Amino acid sequence: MTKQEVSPSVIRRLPRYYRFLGDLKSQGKVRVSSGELSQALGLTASQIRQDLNCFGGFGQQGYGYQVAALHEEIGSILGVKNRRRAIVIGLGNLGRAIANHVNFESCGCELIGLFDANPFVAGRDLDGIPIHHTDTLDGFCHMEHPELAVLCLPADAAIATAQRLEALGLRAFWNFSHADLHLENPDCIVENVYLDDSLLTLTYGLNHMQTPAHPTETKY
Amino acid sequence: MTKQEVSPSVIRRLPRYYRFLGDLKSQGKVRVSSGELSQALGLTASQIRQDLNCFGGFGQQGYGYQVAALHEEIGSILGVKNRRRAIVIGLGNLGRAIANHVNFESCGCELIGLFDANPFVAGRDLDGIPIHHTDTLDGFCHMEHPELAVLCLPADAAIATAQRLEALGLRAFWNFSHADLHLENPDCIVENVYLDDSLLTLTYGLNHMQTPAHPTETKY
DNA sequence: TAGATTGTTAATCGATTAACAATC
DNA sequence: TAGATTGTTAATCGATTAACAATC
Repeated sequence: MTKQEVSPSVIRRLPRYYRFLGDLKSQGKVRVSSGELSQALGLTASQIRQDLNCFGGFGQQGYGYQVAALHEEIGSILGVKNRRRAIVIGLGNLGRAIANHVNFESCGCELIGLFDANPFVAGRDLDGIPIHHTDTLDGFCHMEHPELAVLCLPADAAIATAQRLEALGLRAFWNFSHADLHLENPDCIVENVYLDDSLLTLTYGLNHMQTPAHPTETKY
Repeated sequence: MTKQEVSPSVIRRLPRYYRFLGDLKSQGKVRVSSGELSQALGLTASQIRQDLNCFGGFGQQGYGYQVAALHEEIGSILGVKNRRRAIVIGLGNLGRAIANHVNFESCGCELIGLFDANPFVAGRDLDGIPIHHTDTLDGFCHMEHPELAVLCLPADAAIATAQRLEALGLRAFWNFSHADLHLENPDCIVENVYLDDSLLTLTYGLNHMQTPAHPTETKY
C-alpha cells in the first residue's frame, strides 16, 4: 500500500492535519496551500509537503490542495472509518473519563466492552455499556475478538494484563498506566500516555524559565 | 544553572529515568550502570550517558551511578520538590479524573483551585477542594497567583481561557482540549495531551500492521 | 594492577529546511 | 502567458550511536 515505511514523526502529525482540515472544511474553505497550513499549524510549508508526499501527490501545482479531498485522504490513511473493536480495562476515575470523554468512533474505534477487577464496579454500566468483571476477559475475547485495549490500571496490573491480552490476540495497547510495557510479539503496538511525565515536562519548563511568572522567591 | 539549552528530546526522557530510578531505589538497588538502564528502558547506554551529561557528570568511571543520588539529582532537575500552584479549569469527566488521578504533589505541583463554568458544578467540591465558578477566576488569580493551568475545556473555550489566564500571569498550560493554543508571550509553555490524536496513532498502526491480529477481512 | 564503566569526541543516521524545476 | 504552488532533490541541522581515552 504505502511505498515505504513512514516515520513516526510524520504519522504523529497526521491527526493534526486531519483535525485542522476538518475545521477548514466546516468553515466552507475549498482550497488550501501548504503555506497557509504551515502558518496555522506552526510548521514549515516544506515539511507539510514532504509529509503529504509520503502518501501521494494530493496537491495540484499552482493551486494547492482541495480541502475536502485532502481531509478525506488523510482520514483514510489514519483509518477513521474503521471500527476497530476496543475494550477498556480499569474503570477508576481515569478509565471512566476516557471511556466517556474520548470519541472512539471518530478515531476509527468501537468500544465493545468495559472491565474492572472490583466486584462492586463490575455488573454496573457506564452510559449503557455494561462493565464486566476482569475474570470474564478470556471468554469475552474469544467471543468478541477485540483488537485494542485501553489500560487504565495500576502499573503492575497493567503489565500483567497486557501480557494476558497479548496472548488473547490483542495487538494494540493504549497505556495510561505508569508502566513500561514490553511485549513479546514485535507486531504489538503500544501508545503510552504518561500523564505524570507530561506534567513533569511543564514543571521542568517552569523551573528553567528565563522570566519567572511572579518573581517572588529568588532562585539561585 | 544549566550549561546550555537542553533539547526537548532529552527532557522528555528525564521523567522515565526518574521513575525507573525510584523503582530501583525502592527495590534497594544501590548501583546501576548505563548498560543496565539501557536494557530496562530500551535505549542505548550511549544515549543515557549523553542525556545525563547534559546536566553533569553524575557517574563514576568503572562503577556506574549511585541509584539514590542519581534519582535525587534528576528529581531536582525536574523540580519534583517544588509546589507550583496549579488550577484546573473545566470539571467534566476528564477534568475530574485528572484532578483526582494525577499526583500533582509528586510532580512538583499543588492543586489550589478548581473552576467550572456550569453553575451546577461550581459551588460543589471534589475531594474537599472547592469548585469555583469561572467568573471568579480573575479575582482568584490576583489573590493566589497560580502558575500552571490544566485546561479540560472544549476547544473554543480553551483558547479563550488560555488567553485570559496568560493575561493574568499564568505561564504554563497543560492542555487537554483539542485546540492549538498559540499564545502571545513566547515564555509561556504549553504541553498538549491530545488524546484523540494519540488514539489515532494506534488506529493507524493497526491499519498498517504487517500481520493483522485476526485475519478476517482482506485488505487490498 | 586489571576490569569496568564513565565522560566525551567523532561518525552516523534521520528528520527538517531550502531550493528549484515541473506544471497547473 | 504569467503567477502560484506543488513535488522532489539537495543541503542543513540535530539527535542518536559508536568509539575510545580517562579514570575509578
